[in-house]
Amino acid sequence: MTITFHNTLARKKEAFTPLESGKVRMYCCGITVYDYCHLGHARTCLIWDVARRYLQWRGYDVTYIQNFTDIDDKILNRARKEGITMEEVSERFIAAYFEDMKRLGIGEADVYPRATHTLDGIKRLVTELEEKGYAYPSQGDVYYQVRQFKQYGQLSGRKLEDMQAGASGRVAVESAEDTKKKDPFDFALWKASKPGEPAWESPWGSGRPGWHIECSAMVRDRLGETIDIHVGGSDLVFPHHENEIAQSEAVTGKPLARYWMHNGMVRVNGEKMSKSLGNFTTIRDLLDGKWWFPNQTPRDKPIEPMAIRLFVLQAHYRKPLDFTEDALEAAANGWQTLKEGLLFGDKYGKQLNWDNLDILATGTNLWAERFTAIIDDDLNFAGGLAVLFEIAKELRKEGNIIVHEGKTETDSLQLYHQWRSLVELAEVLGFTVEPEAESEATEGLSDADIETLIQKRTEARKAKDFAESDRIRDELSAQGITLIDQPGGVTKWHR
RNA sequence: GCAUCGGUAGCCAAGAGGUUGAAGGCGGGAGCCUGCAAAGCUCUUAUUCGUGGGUUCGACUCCCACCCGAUGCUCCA
Repeated sequence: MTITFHNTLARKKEAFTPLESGKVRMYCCGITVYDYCHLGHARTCLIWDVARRYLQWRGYDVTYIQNFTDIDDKILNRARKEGITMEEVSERFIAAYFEDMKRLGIGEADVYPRATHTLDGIKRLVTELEEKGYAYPSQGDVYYQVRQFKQYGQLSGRKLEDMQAGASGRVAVESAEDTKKKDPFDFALWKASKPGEPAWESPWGSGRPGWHIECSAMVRDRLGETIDIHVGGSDLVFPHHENEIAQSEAVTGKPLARYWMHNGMVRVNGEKMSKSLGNFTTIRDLLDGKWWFPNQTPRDKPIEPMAIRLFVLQAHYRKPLDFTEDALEAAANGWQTLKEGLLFGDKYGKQLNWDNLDILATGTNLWAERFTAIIDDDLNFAGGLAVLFEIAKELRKEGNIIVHEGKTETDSLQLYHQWRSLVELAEVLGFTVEPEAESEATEGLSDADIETLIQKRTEARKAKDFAESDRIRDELSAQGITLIDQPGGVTKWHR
């Protein structure tokens, strides 16, 4: 079976073959650390982490790298405002990043390079670009000469002439930077530092790297000249990734990445969720229940991490995803279904005598086969989830039958394999559940207390004293106990 | 304006030239059970895939035009 990916570069799906058999080198453009992460960042991190998990599950040895941009005007602005250093700002938000991602159950990358740790590689790259005639210094800055790189625009599908025509209306105001450029399309590889700004020594004077160059340098340092998969948000296609290609390929003469993949944006009220629009909801606010929509009163509704995962994974990664309360609620409810399926073994395994089962290695797993075939096709996680739901729903039903009837007719071994399949496949997508979470300690009423109350209620019902019987039912229900009145006056219960 | 990606049931959302029953989730409805509920269980919820043309024996799926939306062309996941 072949895995296919939609390659932004080719603008179509292509069969995936890694450069080196069995190994995948993958780079994800990370975040600029000047604020807390929002749902949009979560989507990107989640999707590509799951992509990596999936490739691992499919047998690949994956090296996954994600960077932190820790040199940037926005970080600098924040540092100035707070009267601290740029480093202090970035350290704080890197720490916050790890906290948030951990809470969401997103796995860690193998390495998290930072711009500040990559200066040698950056300077080397700029020097080489200069030597090869792709870069020129100008008043302490160094610029990339876009017109030198004839393939410029290949990733984003644009031509310089078109851009010029389109931009002519709005680029009326020339910034100071523009006067240093030979051509408006040129972009900075290195910027001279202004007084009081963090700066690094370089052959071009003291300064700091431009934004795009760090990724080129990190990829080269950590993964080599050509990697398998380069991913990021679709808003990075141009100019960021286009410029990365121009920088790296001008030097190496080799493709920077064989597959470029981009995830769609999260939207709010039809607009992209973004820092600059101010319509973002941070991950921690969502998890802590302190979130709201623009012009609305704040919610006090913590969202479970796994519900966020479901919300994200139910949409195809390339499509935009609307952030609405309804969608979030649907995901939260959907997660309950999945969760009940995942807990099936913990709740009923004993009763089904699984400990004494003669468990043989299963041959073909039809669910896993379907799951794989679906996701192999350009990471169709939503399609894969449908398989999970089918299994989870059946298990939930079996669980309910056991609770209501005390037993099930379904074969115990079959249920075991079904449950194992669900757990395994769910794990590939990062869905996990803690069994402890469900076993609410026997605080409050003891089983005996409950039985006594139910007995009282049964008597009241016999006497047609429904006011009293309903009162007892309400009392128990307030304790989280559900009564099941069955034919023949039998009442079962469960917490 | 140019480029790119979309428009599938009440909502979210897969899929894809041939019968495919157009997945799945959420929500809703009906029945069974119950004193009534709840919890369950069963059944049900798009003759149709933005609009209009075309290609084809056949299109939701391919092509063209149009309408609508998003993103990028400035920092952005």
